[in-house]
Amino acid sequence: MSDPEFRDFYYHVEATDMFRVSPADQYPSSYMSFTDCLHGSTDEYGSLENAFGMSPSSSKVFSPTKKERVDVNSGEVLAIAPNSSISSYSSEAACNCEEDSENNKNKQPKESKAAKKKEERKQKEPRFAFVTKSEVDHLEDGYRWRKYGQKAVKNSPYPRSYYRCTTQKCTVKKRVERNAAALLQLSMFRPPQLAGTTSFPHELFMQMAPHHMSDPAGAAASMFAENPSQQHYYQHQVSESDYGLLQDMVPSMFLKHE
DNA sequence: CGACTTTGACCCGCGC
DNA sequence: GCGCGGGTCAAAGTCG
Repeated sequence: MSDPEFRDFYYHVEATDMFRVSPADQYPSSYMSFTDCLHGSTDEYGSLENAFGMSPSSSKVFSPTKKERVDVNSGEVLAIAPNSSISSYSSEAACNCEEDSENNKNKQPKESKAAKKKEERKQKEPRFAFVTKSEVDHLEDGYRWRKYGQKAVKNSPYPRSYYRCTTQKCTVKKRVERNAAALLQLSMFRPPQLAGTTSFPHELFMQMAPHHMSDPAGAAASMFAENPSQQHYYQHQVSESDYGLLQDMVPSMFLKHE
């Protein structure tokens, strides 16, 4: 199980304003990469794509939560529970809302603080999650991250780390956890032609299913496209018990092994 | 000394 | 109502 060659991480990035897509810059070439998403309207950060490209190998999947599923073929999010995180909200709310609310936290009386927090939870930030394989714990992605928490994860020997971007005006957060189960599955099932070549989720999807080229982005893009001023949450976590879901998401050819 | 990590405590939502 | 788990806070420690 413990193959030192690979470590699986969930890079679960929660973006706020960085994910906003204005009508003008909607998926110019039919899809939007993670980098595009993250870098959104700003140029001041380094290239995530380059940074990730440096990792020896990686493969990721787009992913919904337990309550959500992404149809790989259509790119649609399925089975969204009511009040799930796939929700939309105004761009005003999205813009640095987290930072503002955090700044306010300490200044506000307890009652309204609690109320505010409750309100915040209703309006979830858009999220983006993917699985990557990397030999390094800390992928250099052009951002400066500050770790603000670590929790033991149920059914996993590895803790989950919580990071927030320390760049000014950057409210992005990310969760990183290593997944032993997915590690085995993905390293077993990864087709040879993908080994060491995939560096980004959309690339993975393109390689896995060329005829669905627009879908990876599509998955995110179509959601954005519905209403460019709104943000959507797009997340999935693969766990041992979620392997069935992994099968749903990953083309069968990808899962065949021996 | 500032930036960052570590880690226990706390809060909250959710399922039973 | 209670317990559990996830997410965050914040004080203390570490590092350059």
